[in-house]
Amino acid sequence: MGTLRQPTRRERQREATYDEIVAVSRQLLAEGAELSLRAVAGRMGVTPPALYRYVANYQELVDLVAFEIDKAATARFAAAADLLPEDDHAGRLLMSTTEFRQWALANPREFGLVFANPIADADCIRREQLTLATSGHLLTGQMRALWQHNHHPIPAVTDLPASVREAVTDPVIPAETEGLGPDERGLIWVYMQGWTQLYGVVALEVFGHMDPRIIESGEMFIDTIRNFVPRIGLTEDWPRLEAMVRARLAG
Amino acid sequence: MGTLRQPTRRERQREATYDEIVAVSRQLLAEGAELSLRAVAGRMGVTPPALYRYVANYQELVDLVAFEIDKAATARFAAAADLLPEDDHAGRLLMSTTEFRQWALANPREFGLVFANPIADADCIRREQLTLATSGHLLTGQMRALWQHNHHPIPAVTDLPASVREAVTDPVIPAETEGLGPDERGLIWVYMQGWTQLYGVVALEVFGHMDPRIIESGEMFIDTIRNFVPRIGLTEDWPRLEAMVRARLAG
DNA sequence: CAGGTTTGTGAACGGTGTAAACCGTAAGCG
DNA sequence: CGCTTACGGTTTACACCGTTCACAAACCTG
Repeated sequence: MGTLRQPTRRERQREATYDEIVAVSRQLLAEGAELSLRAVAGRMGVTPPALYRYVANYQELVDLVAFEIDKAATARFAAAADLLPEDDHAGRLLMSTTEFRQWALANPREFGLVFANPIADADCIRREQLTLATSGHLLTGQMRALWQHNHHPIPAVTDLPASVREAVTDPVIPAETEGLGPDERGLIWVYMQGWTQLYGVVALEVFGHMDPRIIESGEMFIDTIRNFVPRIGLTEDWPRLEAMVRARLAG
Repeated sequence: MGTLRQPTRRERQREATYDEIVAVSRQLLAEGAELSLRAVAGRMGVTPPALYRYVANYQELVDLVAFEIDKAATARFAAAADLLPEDDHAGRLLMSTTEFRQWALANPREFGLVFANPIADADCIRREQLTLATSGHLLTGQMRALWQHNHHPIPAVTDLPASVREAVTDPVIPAETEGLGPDERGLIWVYMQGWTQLYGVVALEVFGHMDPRIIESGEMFIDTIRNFVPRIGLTEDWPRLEAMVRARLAG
C-alpha cells in the first residue's frame, strides 16, 4: 500500500481521452450505428491510428466500452431498486432484474456487447478493476442482503459438486462474496442458477428468438421469475412482487 | 397444387450452386475463419459479385447457411436420440438436449450463427420451407411423443395468459403442433419454458460467461435439466436419466 | 438460327482494422 | 535552464470487407 501519488498532468489528459473514447462510442451505438474504430476516431476529430495509443486493437475497444456500459446499466438497475424502501430486499432484487430485462430490450446492441460477447481471454479490461460495480456484483449483493434477512434454505457447500464448490469458494466471475462465510457460499450457487434462467429469457427475447406476442407481454419473463422465487424463500411474497413487476413492465 | 414439373437442367445447376455455397461456407467456419461473401466466392473460384445472383445480400447468406447448419445439427441431435430404443421417449429427449449442448460447445461459431443471430425480418430464408427439420421441431416432437406416452399434467390452455394462448395455438416459431389437439397446446408452453432454460445455460457456457470449472464439469447444465424434469413427469426416472446424461457428457 | 434470359466478370466505391515510419511537443531529468 | 526522451498524433499504405453497375458470355427457347 504505497502512498497514492496525485495523477500527473499527462495522466489526467490520458484519462480524459479514455473517457471521451467511451463517451463517443456509447453515443455512436446509441444512434444505432456500428461501433467502429474509425467512426470513433472520426467523431473525436482524430485519425484512426491514433486510437492505437489507447487500445491495442478493436476487441480491446469493445471490451473497454462494454465494461463502461455494464457500469452505467448497473447504475440503472440499482436506481430501480432504490425506488423501494431499503428493507424491502425482495422487492429491490426483483426491481433490478426487471429493469435489467427492460434495459436489454431497449438497448439490444449494448446487451449484445456486454452479455453476448464471446469472452476469449480474461484480463482484457485495463481501466478500473473488474471488482467494481458490475451487474453481477449488484445482483449477488442484493441476494445476499435478502438472504441475511430471511435466511431461506440454501444448499450446503459440502453437498455441491466439486467443480461448483471450487467456483463458489473462489469465484472468477464477478460476485459479491464479501460478508459471506465459507459455509454460506451455497447462496452463490443459487445466484448462478437464477442468473442462468434470467439470462435465458432475456437473451431469447432480445435476439427475437421467441414469439413476438410473448415478448411483448413479458409473460415468459414473469413465468421464469415465478418459477425461481420459491428458491429464495419468496413464495408467500409472490403476489405482491408479481404486481410490482407487472407494473414496471407496463410503465 | 399443380403437377410438380421435373427440374430443368438450369434449375438443377442452380440448386447445385446453392449447395456448394453452403458447403464452402460451413467448411470455412469449421476452420475458424470468418464467414464472408468474398471468402466464399474466392473458395468457389468465382468473383464476389457472382454470389449476388444467389443471395440478395450478406445477411441472406448468413440466414441461408444458418438454416442449413440448423438442419445438419438437428440430424445430430436426432442421431443421438436414435441410440436409444424407440419407446424410451424420456431418454431420447434428454439425449438430444445433451447432444445440443455438446454440439454448441464444440461449434460456438455455428451456435452463434443459428441461435444468437438477431432475427430482424422473417421470410429471410428462401430455399426449402421453414417448416422442416429445424431443431425446434425435433424437440417439440420428442416432447409430444413423451407426453402422449406418460400424460404428465400440462397447463390448461384456458389458464394461460392471453398472449401465451395465442402463441401456442397459432405458433410463428418452429414447433411441431401436428397431432396436438387445441386443448393440448399447453404442452407447447411447457416446451417453451424448457427451451428457455436450456438456452440460458448453453448460451452462457458457449460465450464463456460462466466459471470455466462449471462449464468444464457441465454441472449447471445438469442442474438445469434436473430442475426441469419434474415438469414433464420424469421425477422417478431422473436417476437413470442423469446417469445417461453424465455418460454422454464424459464420452 | 434469332432473341431473350441467366450467369458470371471487371472495375470501382466506400467502408473496415491494422502496421510502419515519421515528427512536433510537452514532460521530466541532470 | 537546457537536453533528452517518450508520448500522442499524422501520413501513408495494405489487405480485407459488402455492394453496385455496366458489360460479356453462355444458355435455353421459340
